[in-house]
Amino acid sequence: MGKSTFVIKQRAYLKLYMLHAAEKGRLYGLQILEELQNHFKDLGYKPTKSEIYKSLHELLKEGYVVREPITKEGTEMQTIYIYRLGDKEKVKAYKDTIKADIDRSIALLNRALKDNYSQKRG
Amino acid sequence: MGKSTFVIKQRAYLKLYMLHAAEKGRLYGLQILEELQNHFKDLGYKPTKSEIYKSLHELLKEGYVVREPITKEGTEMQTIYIYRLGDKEKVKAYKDTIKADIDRSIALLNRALKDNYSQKRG
DNA sequence: TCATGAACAGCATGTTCATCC
DNA sequence: GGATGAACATGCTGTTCATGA
Repeated sequence: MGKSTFVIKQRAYLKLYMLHAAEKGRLYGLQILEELQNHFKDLGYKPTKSEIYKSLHELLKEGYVVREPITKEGTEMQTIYIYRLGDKEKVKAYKDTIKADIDRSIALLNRALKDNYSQKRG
Repeated sequence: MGKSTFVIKQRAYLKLYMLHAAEKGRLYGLQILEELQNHFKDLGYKPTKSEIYKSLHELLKEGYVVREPITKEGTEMQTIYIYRLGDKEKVKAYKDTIKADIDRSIALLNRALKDNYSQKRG
């Protein structure tokens, strides 16, 4: 896990969702952005374009996903990139480490609730 | 809450614990640090000296705590600062906003678990 | 304009240095 | 050496700019 500091970083969190998008296939950058912004709207979280791209690029560089250029036919020609999962075993191992980090983060947050907001008796 | 981004910041999290320490009284900076490092050891989280001091200074500046210098008698004279809670109502309101942020953070993390690690049937 | 990037700036946080008993 | 700070440096993230179709 490297050096574990406070809670999970946004980047790792988003990479997890990028893998999820790659699993489904047929999604490209800005489309994923829009879906996620919508998905998290109720929690007041609005990921940005640059974080999405950086997450995608990192996953690509690390070999968790592969991508292929597609020419999107419309009023004009536009090149987009569709992402797909790379080696399944490797991806699974990676997802496991992220899950551990999320679990740890939740534990940290729950501890704060317990320590600071529990009713004190007496 | 200002502009809510991803999960709660370490600073806010620590300030909550600083208030807790101020409630108990009789604790100074480095002592709080040691206690917290010990308290979170099992979760792999080790807060640093500078974050503790910054949290304390912010709370002081914002009026949530007050402090008084104490000359610690020992082999040598040493000046330490003991913190106490400021206006109770104000502190309570502040703690409420932090709690909301923690709740929101937990919801965000739980959503990731649900979206990415639930068994898919079929 | 939509889509992909990169560059840049700001801020959160960790590491090192300074000062005082 | 223990305690409090500040300065410095790194790193994460948001905003802006650049390029192409």
